[in-house]
Amino acid sequence: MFRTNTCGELRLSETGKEVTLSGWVQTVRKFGSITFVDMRDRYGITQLLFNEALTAQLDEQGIGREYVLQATGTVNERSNKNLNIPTGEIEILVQSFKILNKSSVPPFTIQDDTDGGDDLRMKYRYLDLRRGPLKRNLQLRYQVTRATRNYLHEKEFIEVETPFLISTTPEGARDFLVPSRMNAHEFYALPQSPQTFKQLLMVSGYDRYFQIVKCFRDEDLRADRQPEFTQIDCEMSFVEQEDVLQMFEGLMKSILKEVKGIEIKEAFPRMTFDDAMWNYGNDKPDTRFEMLVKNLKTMGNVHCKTLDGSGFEVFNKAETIVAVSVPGAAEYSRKQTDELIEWVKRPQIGMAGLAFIKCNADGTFKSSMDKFFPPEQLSELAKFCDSKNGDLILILAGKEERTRKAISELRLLMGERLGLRNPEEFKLLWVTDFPLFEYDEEGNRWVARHHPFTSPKPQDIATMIEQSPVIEDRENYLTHPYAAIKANAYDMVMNGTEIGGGSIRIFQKDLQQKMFAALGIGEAEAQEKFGFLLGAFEYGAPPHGGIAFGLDRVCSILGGSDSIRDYIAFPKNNNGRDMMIDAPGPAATAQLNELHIALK
RNA sequence: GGAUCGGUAGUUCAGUUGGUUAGAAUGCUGCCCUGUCACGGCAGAGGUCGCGGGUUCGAGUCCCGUCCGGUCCGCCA
Repeated sequence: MFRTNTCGELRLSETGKEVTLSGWVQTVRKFGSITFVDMRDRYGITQLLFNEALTAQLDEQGIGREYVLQATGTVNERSNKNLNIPTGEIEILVQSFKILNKSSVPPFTIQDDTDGGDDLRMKYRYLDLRRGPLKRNLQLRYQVTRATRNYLHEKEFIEVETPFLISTTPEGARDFLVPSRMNAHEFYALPQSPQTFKQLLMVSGYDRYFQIVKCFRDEDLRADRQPEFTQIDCEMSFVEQEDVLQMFEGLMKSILKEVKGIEIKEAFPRMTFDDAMWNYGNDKPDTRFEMLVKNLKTMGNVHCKTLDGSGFEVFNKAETIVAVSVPGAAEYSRKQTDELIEWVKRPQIGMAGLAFIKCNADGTFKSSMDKFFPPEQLSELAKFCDSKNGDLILILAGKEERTRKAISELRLLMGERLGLRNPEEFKLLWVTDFPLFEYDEEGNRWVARHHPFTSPKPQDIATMIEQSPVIEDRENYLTHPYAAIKANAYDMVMNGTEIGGGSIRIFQKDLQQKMFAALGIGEAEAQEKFGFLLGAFEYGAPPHGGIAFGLDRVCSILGGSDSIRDYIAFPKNNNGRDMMIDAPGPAATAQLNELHIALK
């Protein structure tokens, strides 16, 4: 028998008991003729005490960090207790031990605050995973999936597996392709999501489905994006949007309670897409803090009269002027405001400049636009922005989309600096009423904002069927009737991150065909790629809808981290490489031949 | 496809206007130490300054190229 107990469970109450523990050597502290060894396993750390004779044996056999050790002895009350760890009041008086395996000196320290850099830890991920923080992250992930399964099980959902080897889809992200050996010159694609399969399960009458499932997208990576990631994928039949929102609001509440011990009683706030864009500059607002975006002027629509005819050409010419009022930042120095100006000028933000107004504590104003605006006008502007004495108003002007993105980023930056983005605070909301279509400038066509199976709002169905999708006037595509069509789609947002999104689906063949047509997918292609779905819709498809959550993102937010990599056991790096197994790699010629592939 | 930061001891980093033998901490090795738990003390080993080229009397330092890693934009229905 390798052990009677784990390294995390022995307490004072077990004093005198004879136990055997197995685990890894965390540290060896030689103290003259006696030796202390901290032994670690998944459950904790227990101190072993080797007496003079056993210390001599240890020296003889050799011992070091990460050696695998088995020790038998009695539980003993420590004379010097360590109250920092749960087992700190006891130690094991070792009577015999056995070195089960040796270890090379690890390339970085296996401690909570390791000295190892990112890529080294990725290369030796199996060692990194021994550390406390990573163990706690994977534990948290397991708690989330367990809470999810418990909740959905209670609600009569059935977990069904769907295939990974499927066919390519014309819309959306790039597919990962898998060559078929038995079908020369043909390829499978890995699913970007089990979307069509879960809809088919609804047609098959499974009523409530879920799956915790890997999805694959061959796009560039980010701290919050991996080429393979996990979704909590759900679908329900005979539901309207409200039913779905209720159900999955319940899921997140259940997860928060189970994992973080946080109980949210009230319903999640709802915000329309338009309101989110208007007040926060993006469709995934961080509602942990206010600092709403004020629109001073948007295309032909002046909201703050005081800006008119000022002689400040930048403002007069601008398509959009937006502002945020930063509480208590009026004392920013010249250096600090200059630094903010540089920040918005970076290519990633791409603004030409930044105007500001300091609303001083004494009620006076100091602005970068003093030349163009007398104090009474600045005062009016400040009033429009709901600014208080001591606030710093930051103003951006330019093309609408870019300016909106920039003010959104600036708002988040200032929120961060003011410490308003507390990782232990969780603010959730629904964003609804998304546009059904987005304009693709390059192709001069409409693309689905969510996906091609999302239904339009009932009142917009007529527009979609009666109006032509053809865009005559590229410049003013917003005036096209399709631009105003709203979708039965919704996102769940937590702390400024989209953690889930879904929609009520199209379940009528005609409307689905119209949708494909609107997206420029010809009848032949629709039949080839989605014939199975259109076919299924001929055999009594029920009204249905669903949602998918990004499990990795949910975990990283609950864990207070920006990177989902910390919550994935074996993640890929920036370039999509697995640095531990060094994948991807070249394939042998014989293998390529079998797959009928010639490399360029 | 683009921007930006970084690459110096096993590891994390410092290294001034280009100038003598490239440092610190930690880890590692050896010796000492019976209550440590970030143990302590003494001694020691450890470097192709990512790689290639250039400028220079002289390059870790400046220039060009390249590779690798981090972050971001584009992209990601």
